[in-house]
Order: sequence, then C-alpha cells, then structure tokens
Amino acid sequence: MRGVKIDFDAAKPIYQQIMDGLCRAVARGELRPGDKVPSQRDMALTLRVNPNTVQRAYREMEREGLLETARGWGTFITRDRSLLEGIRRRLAEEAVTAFVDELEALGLEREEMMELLRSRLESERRIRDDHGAEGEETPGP
Amino acid sequence: MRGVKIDFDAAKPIYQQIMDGLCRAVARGELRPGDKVPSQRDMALTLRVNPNTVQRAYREMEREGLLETARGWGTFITRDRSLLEGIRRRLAEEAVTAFVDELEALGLEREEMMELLRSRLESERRIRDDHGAEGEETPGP
Amino acid sequence: MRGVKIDFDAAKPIYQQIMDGLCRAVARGELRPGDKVPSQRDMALTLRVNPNTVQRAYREMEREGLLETARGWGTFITRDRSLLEGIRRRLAEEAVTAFVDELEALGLEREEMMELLRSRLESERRIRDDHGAEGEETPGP
Amino acid sequence: MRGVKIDFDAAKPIYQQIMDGLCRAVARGELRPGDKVPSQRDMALTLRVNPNTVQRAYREMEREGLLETARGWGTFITRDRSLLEGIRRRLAEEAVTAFVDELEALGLEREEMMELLRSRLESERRIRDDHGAEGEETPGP
DNA sequence: GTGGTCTAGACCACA
DNA sequence: GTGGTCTAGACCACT
Repeated sequence: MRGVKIDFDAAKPIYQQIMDGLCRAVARGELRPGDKVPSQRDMALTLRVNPNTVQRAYREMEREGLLETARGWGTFITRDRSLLEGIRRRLAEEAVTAFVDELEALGLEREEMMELLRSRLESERRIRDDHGAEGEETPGP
Repeated sequence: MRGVKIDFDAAKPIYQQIMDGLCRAVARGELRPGDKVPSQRDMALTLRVNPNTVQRAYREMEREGLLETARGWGTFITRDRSLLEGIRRRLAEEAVTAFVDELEALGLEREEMMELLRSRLESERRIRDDHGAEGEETPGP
Repeated sequence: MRGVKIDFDAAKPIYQQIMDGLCRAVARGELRPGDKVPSQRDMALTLRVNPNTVQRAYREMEREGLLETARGWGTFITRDRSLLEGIRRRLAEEAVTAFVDELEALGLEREEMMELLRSRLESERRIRDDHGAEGEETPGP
Repeated sequence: MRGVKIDFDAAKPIYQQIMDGLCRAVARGELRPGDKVPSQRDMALTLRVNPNTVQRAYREMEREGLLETARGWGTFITRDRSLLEGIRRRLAEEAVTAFVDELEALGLEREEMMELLRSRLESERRIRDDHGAEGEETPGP
C-alpha cells in the first residue's frame, strides 16, 4: 500500500494510522470507488503489523461506510461517491479548524496565519523545484 | 486559571491539556516570565481534577524548562524569554506542518489551501463582528 | 532483576533507585541493547513496590533515551550504543567530580586523595581475596 | 560565610547544605575550635535563606556535638578536637566508599578507577595553573 | 501551605 | 498481558 506509513512510536494508535492512510489514498484518488483494498492478511504483512490491528481498522471504516465487505470476495471501497466526497471535505475542514484554533490560542492574528502559511508553501515549492531539477534535463529555450 | 479548559471526554490526556493550556497562556502573554502559576492543589480544585494529574503536567513542563519550582514556595514561569519564544515558534511551526501535510495528503493544491484558510478566517471574522456588534455602538454614521 | 536493590529507608526516592539500578545493569553489560526489561507489573512484584513507581522510573528513562517502549509489547533497552556509552561515561565523570569536590572541601591535597583511594582499593582486594580463597583451591606454590 | 554555597534547586535540603558547608569550613581549618559562627540571623541574611532553616541546621549540628550554644553569647565550634577530626575522617571515608561503590557498579576495575582519578586531578592542576598565571607576572629567569 | 513521593486500585487502549 | 491515564488519599520535607 503506497501512501500508508506506520509510525510505531507515534501517539496515534496504529489502527487509526491505517484508517488515515486509506482515507487519504481515497481522497487523493489513488484508490477509486469500487476498488479492492488489500486483504487483511496482505496488508498486515506489508505493514509489518498484527492482523488483528488491520482488522480493527477495516471494521471501523466499514462502520463509517467507507469500506464494504463481500464475504469470500474481499473488501472494497464504497461506490457511494457522495460519502467519499463528504469524508474528504470533513477531513479538510477539521484540518483548518485545528490550524486556526491552535494559532489563535498562540495569539496570532489572521494576517499572521495567512503569512505563515504562505511562507511555508513558498519554501516547500522551492525545495521541490530544486529536487525536481536534479534528475531532469534543464528545459532548453 | 483563565484559558485552561479541560475536556474530560477528549482523547488527549488531561495532563497534556493542562500543559497546552499553560503553554498557550504564556504564548498569549497572559502569564509572564517569572509569574507564579497556581499551586498544584489550587489548580486541581479549579479544574476539578486530581492534584497528581496537575503535578504530572507541571513536572513535564519543568522538564521542558517552561516551569521552575522552588520548594515550599510554588511553581513559576521561567524567566528565560528565549526559551518561551522558542516554544511559541515551535508550536506555530508544528501547526503549519500538520495543516499542510494533512491537506497535501488529501490531494489539495497550494492555492486551494490558501483559499480554504482565507474563507474560514473570513467567516470567523463575520461571526465575531456580529457578536461584537450586539453590545456595542454601531460604528459610523 | 538481579542488580536492582531497593532501600526503602534511603533518602533517595525509590524510582531513582530503580533508574540507577537499570542504568548500572546496562553499564555492566548485564542488560544489552535491545533487551526487554521486565514489564512494569513484574518489576513491581519482584521489587515489592507499586507499579506506578516502576512506571515513573521507566518513563523518565525513556525520556533520557535509555529505554524505548512498544505499546502492548513491552519496554526495551535502546539500541543506540553511543547513548548507552555516553551515560556510562557521564556517571563515571559525575562520581569523580563528587569525590574530588568533597575531598577538596575537606582540605585534602591531591596526593592524599590518591593515597586514600589506593588504600581503600588495597583493603578491598584483600577482603575479596580472602573470601575468594574460602571456596577455592589454594593456588599452588 | 565564605565556603557555604546554597543551591536552591538541588535535591539536598537547604539545611543540610548549610551543615555540609560549615562542616567543611571546619575541616579545612577555615573555622577553628572555639570560633564563633555567625548568628542565625546573620547567616540567614547572607545566605538569603529563612532563619528557621539556619536554626534547623544549627540545631542538628548541636545534636552532633559540632556546635555549642551559649545563650546570649552565640554559637561556637566545639573545642573537642577529636570530635572534629572524627567528623572529618568520617566524611572522607564516606566519599571514598561512594566513589568506589559507584564505579564498581559501572563495572570499572581498580586500575581504571585510579587512572580516572589521576587524570582528573591532572587536568584540574593544569586549569588552576593556567588561571593563576593570568593575573601574575610571568616569573622571569 | 508548598511541592515530592508513594500506595492502592481502577479503567482504558493496544497487540 | 502490556503500557497509559486517572483518582483518592496518605505521609514527608521545606519554608
């Protein structure tokens, strides 16, 4: 599973990290509605994790409606696109809320928040551009 | 302690909520270098938590250098302003990182992030202005 | 845990005695990098102390980087050998400092310190040799 | 009181630090049998400490026989030289014991202990010599 | 009255 | 079974 990284030292439980990873793979379009997700067994092997842990993640995502299980066939991303889009929007909104709340708590003004974000995105762009240039032909005139 | 709110249902441990609360009270300037923080017992009473829980929060913050304790006298905000400023900056940077990482994972572009933040801040401003207008003179003619 | 002795009457807190004991077990090579240390409950039972006391010791040692904990799996000695060696050297240096400072405060000269140490080590050697001789063959003529 | 330094952050209680300080001042010959020690009030002022704390230190040292109080006259170092010498020897022996025990716990051999001490004393000598040279005339040939 | 330590015992999340 | 958190309540040392 590209895109699912487990940090065994993180405060966040592993099963939630799996949920997050899948959730975002869907949000990014890496996994599409109706796609089959790896079997619990496979996922457990590739992530080096206890199968029970994968099972718990799948179970909870099924509860949320994001996954659907067909016994004997495997587990699949729901075809309910509105649900998927809803999840994506929810995650994004939660991220904004967390960000604004935190910086407000630190006493930052709205302009400072925007500026902080802008400068971070700017520096990230430069880093990525630099990296990208390393292995590529310089585009000629 | 104004500014330290405990959510007993939150996933985050109470002692960390206390740490966050104090940390931000300092960041906002509500608590100043050298100020005395409430005694463990007082804080425990006002927050309705066990004194040991407060003690743990204080102990960890002392470890970080944010608090200093004088036996029999009480516990105080460190006078090391550079440390305090460092903590504030660290918290802000972490917030930005979490925000950008999360939204990148969801496949959003930089412009979308900026727009998302802008619209949130805009709507918050309106809400606050409306609230503020309730008890105030309407400005201007 | 061989090598961890608790003195309930000592001025030094029990949790620090546990830390010292583990620290030295590592320094002596009795516990090796990556080894599992007893679970908090086990350690508490064998030492006849409260599990919370063990937990505090473990937590502080984790903070120092000496221990690492894997949720649900147990607690382990760090694999970072340089850190371990650093701790050993630090403990040794601190012991020397304490010794020299104390004897300097008492007005002893450097030669006297060396002599004091030499005579102590000499007498200890004799005692150990005597003990050792009890159960052993007397070395031949 | 030259030679009595208080570390308010130390684990060791302040009253014990005072006891240690006086004890060593005597051991070094800075205070001699029969000498008057500062009044509790004076000592408290110079050390920036609560008078009760000084009182406790004096009281305990009186119990040990190191101090003698003459009401209305002040407090004095005992004239019992053998007692003083006994205390000095006891402190020295305790220091040696602590040193050897600690380094043994770390798995050091006798030769290593001697070497460690020798090198420390050597480096201290150099430092002191260097400092001493700073403010003095270089002795000409 | 302040912080420091310790105990006993409970519940939870995780693997 | 493992560590993590929390509560309740005790005792101590220091000021």
